[in-house]
Amino acid sequence: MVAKAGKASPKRRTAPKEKRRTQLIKATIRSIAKRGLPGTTMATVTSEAKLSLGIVNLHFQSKERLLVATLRYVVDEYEIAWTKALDESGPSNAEKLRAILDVEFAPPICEPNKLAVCFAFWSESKSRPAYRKICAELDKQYDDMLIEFCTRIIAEGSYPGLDPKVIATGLSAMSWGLWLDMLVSPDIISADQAHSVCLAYLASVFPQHFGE
Amino acid sequence: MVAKAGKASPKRRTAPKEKRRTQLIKATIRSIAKRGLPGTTMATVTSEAKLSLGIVNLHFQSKERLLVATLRYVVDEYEIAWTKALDESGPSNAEKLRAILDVEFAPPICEPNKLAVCFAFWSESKSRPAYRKICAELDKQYDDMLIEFCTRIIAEGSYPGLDPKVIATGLSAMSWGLWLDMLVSPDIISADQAHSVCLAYLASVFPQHFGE
DNA sequence: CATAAAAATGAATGGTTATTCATTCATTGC
DNA sequence: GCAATGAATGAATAACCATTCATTTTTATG
Repeated sequence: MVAKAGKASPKRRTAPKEKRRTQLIKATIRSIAKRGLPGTTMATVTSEAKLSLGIVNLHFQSKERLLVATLRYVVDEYEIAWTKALDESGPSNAEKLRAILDVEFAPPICEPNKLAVCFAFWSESKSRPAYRKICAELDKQYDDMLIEFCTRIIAEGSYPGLDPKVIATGLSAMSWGLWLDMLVSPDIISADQAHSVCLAYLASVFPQHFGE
Repeated sequence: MVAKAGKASPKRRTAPKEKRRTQLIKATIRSIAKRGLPGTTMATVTSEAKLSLGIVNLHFQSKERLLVATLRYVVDEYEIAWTKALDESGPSNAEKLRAILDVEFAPPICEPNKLAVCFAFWSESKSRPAYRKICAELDKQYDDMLIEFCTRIIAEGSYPGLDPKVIATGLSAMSWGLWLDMLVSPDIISADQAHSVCLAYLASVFPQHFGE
């Protein structure tokens, strides 16, 4: 009669259900990093999660849905991280732009497994509309944000003839290209080095804000 | 007794054999672009090539070897194109650097299908040593070349405090990031725009060589 | 033209995979 | 404690895929 706690949950055990889902998503991330997207099967995912074979269809209905949920998870984590970084950063536009780069090249965003997952889905986006939609949306949000800060920084300083869209597109491309470098040749370039390559770029376009 | 031509070929019909191989490789490129790497099967490749199912194993022994040959084909084409561009370009270092970028953002290198193939293999390179070897080698050759030209350009002009390695790494990352943009959002950025983003970067780091 | 050799075919094979579902196990409410 | 409800399991199934190879077709040679 008397409920144990104040939560009037209409269904029981909803928490463990969500827990299982993220458990499976994390296992999928590890599997994709280890074996690639084509090499990731229901068997590799469930054994990575130390659960039984049938459980993916119980919680995700199909393999495809698990994969889309995994992409969503990684993309959301990324967006949440940069939103938080903007909140916590100093007020100036230069500080905010720098905060974005700090997030980009540090855990939990910049980890080998996450990089592998990002590029696995990115490279499939041409043939899979469901992936492309998510990737293109992230792409656009990120670029728009960079354009906004670049526009403001150009307005603040005296940078004649600079097009914020061109600068922002170049910066965003450079970030993702550096990620690719770290994925393919992790022993050649570290996250710290990648980070400073981006800062060097900013120093050269916005010397008043990022110069030594 | 008397041979028809001077060629003392121990085996007949070697030419058509090579032709079949490239025919299959080109079909593989189209299939990967259309269906992705996981969606590419012997059936999709051979139907794309309008040949019979068994022919891949006849000419390549296995699917895996066909895929590696396809990656090799795309990478070789890239390297040949930039070598040729360097040969034909003007003598100055700035001209040579520009020639590289011209190749990078024009057909036959910068085509939607080729981009899709490149990233398909790149993103698998973490789990497939055979792919990683080829990708990392290309990566290194390209970076080394850029570093060389940047070093010379810095020596020519008065650019105090510029590290050629940092500039080159940034430029190479920006190129590949722009390729990724074109793959994911081809309607948002064109090859010409990508090209000018790179030139804007060069103008900002090397104003004496690439300034307006 | 006849014959031999190579190339190409595609049905058959064996292994792998996603999905299903009858059964077992764990948790909740009474 | 004791049903009853939902979660988890994993063997069974059906579809799919790479590979094989007996057969057919094409080409080269005398």
